[in-house]
Amino acid sequence: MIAVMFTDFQQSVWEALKTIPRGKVTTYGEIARYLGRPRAARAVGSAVGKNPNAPEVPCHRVVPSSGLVGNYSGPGGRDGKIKLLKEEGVVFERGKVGEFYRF
DNA sequence: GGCCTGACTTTAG
DNA sequence: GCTAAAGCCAGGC
Repeated sequence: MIAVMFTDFQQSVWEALKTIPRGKVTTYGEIARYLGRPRAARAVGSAVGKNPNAPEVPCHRVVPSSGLVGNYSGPGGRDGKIKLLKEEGVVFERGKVGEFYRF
């Protein structure tokens, strides 16, 4: 008896986010590629956006390939997200991520 | 089963 | 460096 509240894909995305070390950031494309769907960046974004495990899943460590923060809809918005990342040790260059983490 | 939306990516101008 | 358009995947209705 299994009430699938969340799909396997979503759980996989969250698991991938949890593998990101503190002070590092990755892109949706990287996560999608890690899951075996290098073109599922949008699906990854949607899954992360649902993020029911906010404190458990470091969604703030995920950024688009542009290096920008992206459409973060959480508390504090993009500014709060950037500030939080900087607090974790992430280097920002002119409002952009200096380096990405690769699986 | 089909259509629309979305925290994206990539290529071209 | 910026803007515009097309592509791809999963979820929701």
